[in-house]
Amino acid sequence: MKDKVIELIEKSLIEGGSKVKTEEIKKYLEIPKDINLGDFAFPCFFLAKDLKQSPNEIAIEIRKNIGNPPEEFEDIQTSGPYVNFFIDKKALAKNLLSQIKKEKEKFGAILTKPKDKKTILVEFPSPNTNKPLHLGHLRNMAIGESISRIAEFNGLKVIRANLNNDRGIHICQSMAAYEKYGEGKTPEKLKKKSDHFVGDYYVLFNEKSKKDKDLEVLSHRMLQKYEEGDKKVLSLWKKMNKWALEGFDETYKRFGIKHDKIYYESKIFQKGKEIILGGVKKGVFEKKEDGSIFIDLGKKLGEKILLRSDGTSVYITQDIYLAKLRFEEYNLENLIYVVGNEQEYHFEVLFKILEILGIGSKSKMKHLSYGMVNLPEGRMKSREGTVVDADDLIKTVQDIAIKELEKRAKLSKKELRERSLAISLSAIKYLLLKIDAKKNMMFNPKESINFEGDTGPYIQYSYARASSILSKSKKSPSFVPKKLGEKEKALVRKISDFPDIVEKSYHSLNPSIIASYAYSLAQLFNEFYHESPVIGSDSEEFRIALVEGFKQVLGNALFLLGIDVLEEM
RNA sequence: GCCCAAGUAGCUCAGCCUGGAUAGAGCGUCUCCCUCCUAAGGAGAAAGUCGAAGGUUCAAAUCCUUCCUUGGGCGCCA
Repeated sequence: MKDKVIELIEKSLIEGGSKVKTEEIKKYLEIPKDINLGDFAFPCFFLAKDLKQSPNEIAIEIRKNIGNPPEEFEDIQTSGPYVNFFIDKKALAKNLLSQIKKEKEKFGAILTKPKDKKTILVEFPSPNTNKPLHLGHLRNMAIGESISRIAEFNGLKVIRANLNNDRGIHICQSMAAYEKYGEGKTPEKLKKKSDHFVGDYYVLFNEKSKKDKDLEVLSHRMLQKYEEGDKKVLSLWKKMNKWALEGFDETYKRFGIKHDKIYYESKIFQKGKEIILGGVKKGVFEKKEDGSIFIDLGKKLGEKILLRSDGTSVYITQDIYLAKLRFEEYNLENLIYVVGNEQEYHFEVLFKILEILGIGSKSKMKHLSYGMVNLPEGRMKSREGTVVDADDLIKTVQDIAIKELEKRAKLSKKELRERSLAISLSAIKYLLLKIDAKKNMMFNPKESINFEGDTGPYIQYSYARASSILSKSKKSPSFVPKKLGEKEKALVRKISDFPDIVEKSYHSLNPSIIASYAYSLAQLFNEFYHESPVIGSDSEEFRIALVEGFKQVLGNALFLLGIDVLEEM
């Protein structure tokens, strides 16, 4: 359609005696914010100098040269320095709705042949096993899952991977506190979710170690003993990790996350030495007098140590190893790390080193850097226990959803539980995804949890309304409208935007584009059904088809966000 | 000190990549609308020197420079 508009403009300009390149017309042609100004608009300012006419005159001239609008157009008008093109929405509706009916849950996807299927790996949320998941992890998971779905939707094979950071001094801190103050308690005895149980000792460590210096010493001794393979320490480590991981699994499941591949830092943290030593032989890394190995990455990135003077690995060493392993194991097209923006420097260095080593080119790797979630009091701090816990948050929001549901209808316990969970997760996921991932965000517990307006439940509600309308109509759908109201036209236009939105979010790995689209689509639908009753109207057949099309597309959008739809609310 | 990001309505955020028509939402505040397909809805009002100053341009929230403010990062930690 856009091409058609460009063609019309080009032709009319040639008639008017001006030669403007197609690309230039394409560059200036825009989609007006206000639908009343058409579906495409062409501003004429840039032609004024060349043609020695005012933009307004040029617009009128172009309009005149086009003559009668071709059949795809309802109208072509000038408005000051703009030429506005109005697409015939009846024809658009007919084509669009039959296409959606045909493609269903595939509508909006970029078509790829199965043989061109490429594999990417998305790593998230890679938690530390010394404390339960918090709101930051939920943001990570919502983003990781959504971009995985967007990639799959567009024909890629996605490996969802997780790397458990299950060793190190922070783990030993929880262990030390448990050893000293745990008195043999267990999650079962306390009836506490097991990762929360572990996290309590991490907080306890930080409280007690302010006065109890022995605790600090104990944690360091434990780390040493762990690395020496001390049986007693290893068994405590195993026990506490199991608690942490079991707790995480429960949260993943509740949140709707499932991994295809799980890595453990404890199994790889000493790997990668050979790669580094190979790099020394190749001459890309250097050795210092004390025996440590490093690389000088220039003024901006500086020097980076890759092996300690005692020959042991540092964090980045294992990351190099793991990246190599993954590229080999899966023949990856892309490797995407969903990790907070505080690690931007780390990944810049990592990717540079991987490229130098020939393991993967920078263009294949991506640090999907997302911003921190802040509270009104400031940053969340696990060690001080001032975090919004993932499980607690879901529970709190679910309780609110239960209250709302009880106001509306009598439901079975099972139905109540399932619906309230779906609603609470949509509220949380949408809240986390609608904000541009790269930006830090504010979470205000008192205000952020809301089911009205620009929220997940609002969008779910529109979907449920569509279902309800469809279930009540006895007519069969027709793609051909007799006539279209303003709201119907706007809705058709919006639905037709979906493939572009998908493409945009796919190329930029940005779910927030889909989130805001889903919201504005739902908004238009609500306006539409308030203005135009479906059942019993003259246009019932067409409106049923429109509602069906809307429902499909909104459902597709919500799927890409990892949000479940509800037929009833 | 150096590097990166952000600063848009009381609050939370879109818009910035690719400069264009009166800067958009939601929450909150104030009005209306349930004999009408679910009011988790709809209609409307008030509310903005787009951090500041320069520059580029016919045109700047958008591009460039400087400055200010706020986060984050600069470990032989992970």
